[in-house]
Amino acid sequence: MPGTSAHRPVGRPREFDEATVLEAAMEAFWVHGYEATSLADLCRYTGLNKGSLYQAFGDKHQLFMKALEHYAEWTFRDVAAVAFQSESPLENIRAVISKVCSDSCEEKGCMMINSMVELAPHDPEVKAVLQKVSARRVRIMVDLFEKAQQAGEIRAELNPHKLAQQFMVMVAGAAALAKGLLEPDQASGVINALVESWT
Amino acid sequence: MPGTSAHRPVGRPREFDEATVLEAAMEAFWVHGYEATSLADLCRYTGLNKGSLYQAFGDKHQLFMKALEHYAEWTFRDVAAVAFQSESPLENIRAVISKVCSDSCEEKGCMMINSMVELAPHDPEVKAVLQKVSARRVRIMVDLFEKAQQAGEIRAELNPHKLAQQFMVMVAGAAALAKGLLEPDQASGVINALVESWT
DNA sequence: CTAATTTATGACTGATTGGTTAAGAATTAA
DNA sequence: TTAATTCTTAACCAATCAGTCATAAATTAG
Repeated sequence: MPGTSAHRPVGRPREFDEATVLEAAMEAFWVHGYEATSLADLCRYTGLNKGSLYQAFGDKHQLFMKALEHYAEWTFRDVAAVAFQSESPLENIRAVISKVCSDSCEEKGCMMINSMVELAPHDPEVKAVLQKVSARRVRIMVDLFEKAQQAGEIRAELNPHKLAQQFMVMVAGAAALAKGLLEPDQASGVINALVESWT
Repeated sequence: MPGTSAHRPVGRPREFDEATVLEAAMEAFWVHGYEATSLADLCRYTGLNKGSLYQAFGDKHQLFMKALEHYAEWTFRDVAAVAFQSESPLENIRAVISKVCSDSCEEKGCMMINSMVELAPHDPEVKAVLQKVSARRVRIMVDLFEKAQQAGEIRAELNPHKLAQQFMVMVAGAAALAKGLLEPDQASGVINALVESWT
């Protein structure tokens, strides 16, 4: 049964692309945070008006959750793409650092850290998503550190889980301080120095 | 001329203690952030009503700045008090870590990191205060690391300014992740491990 | 063509926002 | 006692908030 495909649905067709609009909303929340982003802002960023926004994504909080998950997915793919590209685990780690820093800089910081600080203590949904996403990232880093140890690029006596935890804390700090204290190149410098101390 | 003192000022006397009220406002901003704290919230936390709040502290933003500076002063004193108490610089560093972590935990995080993430990119006043305060903290840490090197407790070949920067980034990360990902004891564990790697 | 269905738009809603102000209360100075 | 001054309180304000809804427009099905 080839071609049982894609009937155009009944009714007036959408005039916007859902993914593009979600990306625009994500940008708004990323730059201004949750509370400081009004529906009017979201309309300006997306080009839609309230009604359409509500019909397509639900209320402000639901839209935010979708934007946050979209951000998490996007940056995760971005990082995963370089995490295993080369033969040398250590080189891959350096590539991850570079990617993470370029994702989190220019004063917008990292949307996950921003959301953690602004919302996690009072918003269980946000907290749960961030915990889930973070666990996935930790797993990648543990894997990477173990591989680096097997390759003799990181000292074998160090505990890879503790290294991953240290790494995550340092990356979080860099994302936070990027918003006013740390220049982009300083951020990667600090994280690289940490990893270098493990070789 | 002894006792040229404290005439009660003309007019109806204040019914509240300014420092106490500032502390209450600080608590509100610390817990909820700037945007999510309404004037109604501030009235509840302080026990004052809008009029009194405005007359005594100016508008919401001015009150926030005073609360932030109060927080910075308070935590600085807290840290400085333990930074040079013992003979051993390394022991003092550990005391600082413990103090910093106990100041920043239980999901409220550190008010300076919270403010940096929420406001610094869009609020030059906040950014300036945070840069000033941070520089003061870095100076203390550099001093402490140099002393530890002179005492042979930290390896002499390490650059104390870079150590201080790493330290600050790690502390910032711990404060951010304390809001949803990191248990209090894990935070100090991670920072202590960093310092331990320098000995 | 008509009916059914979905989307787009902007006016509308009630609540809340930060902020002001006028009137009364409490004090000192003269 | 009276005038000047400061503080307290609550009513008040325009603007904005998130969210809804009725109407019109665009499409498919029959």
